[in-house]
Amino acid sequence: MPSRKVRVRFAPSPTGGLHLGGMRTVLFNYLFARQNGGDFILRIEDTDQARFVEGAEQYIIDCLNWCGLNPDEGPHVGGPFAPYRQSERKENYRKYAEQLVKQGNAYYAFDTTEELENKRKEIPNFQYGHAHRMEMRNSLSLSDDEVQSLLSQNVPHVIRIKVPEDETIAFTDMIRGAVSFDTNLVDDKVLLKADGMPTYHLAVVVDDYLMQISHAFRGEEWLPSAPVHLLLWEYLGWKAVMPEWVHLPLILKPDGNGKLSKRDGDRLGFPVFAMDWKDPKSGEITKGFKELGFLPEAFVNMLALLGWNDGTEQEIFTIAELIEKFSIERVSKAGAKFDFEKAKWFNQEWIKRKPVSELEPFVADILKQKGVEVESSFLQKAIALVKERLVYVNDFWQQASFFFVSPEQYDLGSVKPKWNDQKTEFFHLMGEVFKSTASWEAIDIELLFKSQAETSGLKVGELMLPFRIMLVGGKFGPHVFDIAHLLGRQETVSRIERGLNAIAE
RNA sequence: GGCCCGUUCGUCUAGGGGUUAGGACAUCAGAUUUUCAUUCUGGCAACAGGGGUUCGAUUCCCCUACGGGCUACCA
Repeated sequence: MPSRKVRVRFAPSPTGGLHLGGMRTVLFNYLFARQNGGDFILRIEDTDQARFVEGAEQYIIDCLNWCGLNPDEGPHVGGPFAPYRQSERKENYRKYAEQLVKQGNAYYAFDTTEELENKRKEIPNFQYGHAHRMEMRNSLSLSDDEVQSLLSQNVPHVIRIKVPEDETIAFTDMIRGAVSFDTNLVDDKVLLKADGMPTYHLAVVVDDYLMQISHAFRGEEWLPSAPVHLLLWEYLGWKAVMPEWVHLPLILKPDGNGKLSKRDGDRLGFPVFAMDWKDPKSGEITKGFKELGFLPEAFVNMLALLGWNDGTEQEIFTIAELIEKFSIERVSKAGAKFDFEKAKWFNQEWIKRKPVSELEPFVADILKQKGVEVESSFLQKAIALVKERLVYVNDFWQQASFFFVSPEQYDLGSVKPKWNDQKTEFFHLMGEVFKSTASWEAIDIELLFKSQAETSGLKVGELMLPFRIMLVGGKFGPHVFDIAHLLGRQETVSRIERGLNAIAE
């Protein structure tokens, strides 16, 4: 049990679609916060003006909302630590950066981009650090007068951290355990950019402090810059309230190697983003799990099991169970290759388990798009009949459209070769019988069908498929008699007639 | 290249000094379903390699290999 109030944050930069890795970070943050009665904060890290993308922030909020992982504080809901956009907190950062300069833990650097580039070309493995910083143009190498004059002339400059020599920075990561770095190999990262904006390094530390973050969850790709952050927490005098570090394993490409990216999804044919993302510049739409037909419960469940398990053989978890059972200690250290087949399985399982009434809104949405109006009771019966065969909610139309619209095309190829007049006569007769029969229960329809086949001297087996094709159009769908039952007497008879005509042509 | 992190079936993983190394997805075979899907049964399939430590290592330690991440005035 954490000893202080749990406050966690998800801190994305609004640069585009929200991918699986990001969503999983959201989930773990959320689960941990809920489990410990803590707060979950959304903080937008929009310090890079060049990469800012219009609409990306709202999109992130929408994705969180779709999954039911809503933050307690954030730019859209406010909170006691507002503002929650770093671009709106710009003034904070300069203050702390200047403080570090005064303390001697940071310095002004006036090197231009070209100068840095040249230096990097000149010296292999160049690092702006203890070994080379005196060769550069900064407040360490220049005289005070020079620095003052450059500053007063408003010469563009950055503030860099002064990483100490010959120290070992060690800390404990809740997933990885003891991690340590030699400061001689850490470079003097830029803290405040020439445009006055902080870099990620300064901004996370300052805001995590100001927002009283207790546990910092982030991807493993941040591990190498952790020593810079540790140093900052120390120099700013906040070490006592530094959050616990939780570096999450990466989600990898299913084939080959490397971090999963949007490109992999495009290439391999599966979504990587939670929801459809439309690039405002190119207008290009990248498919999301939601629009493909994933249930949010399934998506969340799948995400949770990507790098975590509860140690039992249970794989299907509700959000409530996840909140109860999640533990950082059980998150695995190694990166996980994303397996879309398994993701589909989760969705299928959730569709099967979800009661018809809860599935109805999703399906009603699909019907609305198709311009079909039906009564709820009818729709529910249709859902009950096909839900076991859906992988995506969106499969519903393909699997059940015949309940609402009579087939336009018939799979005649599987009927015609074995067709004969006897069968035509049988179905004519069958239609008559159906018109006058008392009961329209599936079981009675079946009994009727079979006895009629017998009196006509035909094998039931040879009539089932034609009957199905007349009702459905093809070789798919639930049991024929269940279909006939739901379709109703009249519709069944008229479909037989229509089917007969199609076969006759 | 340097630094950091990692390594159990094809994939996600459980396990942990002595186990027939378990499950799930995928795959294969069979049963059921007079369509398909579902369901059921069964099969295939893993401790990266080498040194230690130990009576005994997949498990602990070291090395190597391999994989990944980082190495920007991007996050």
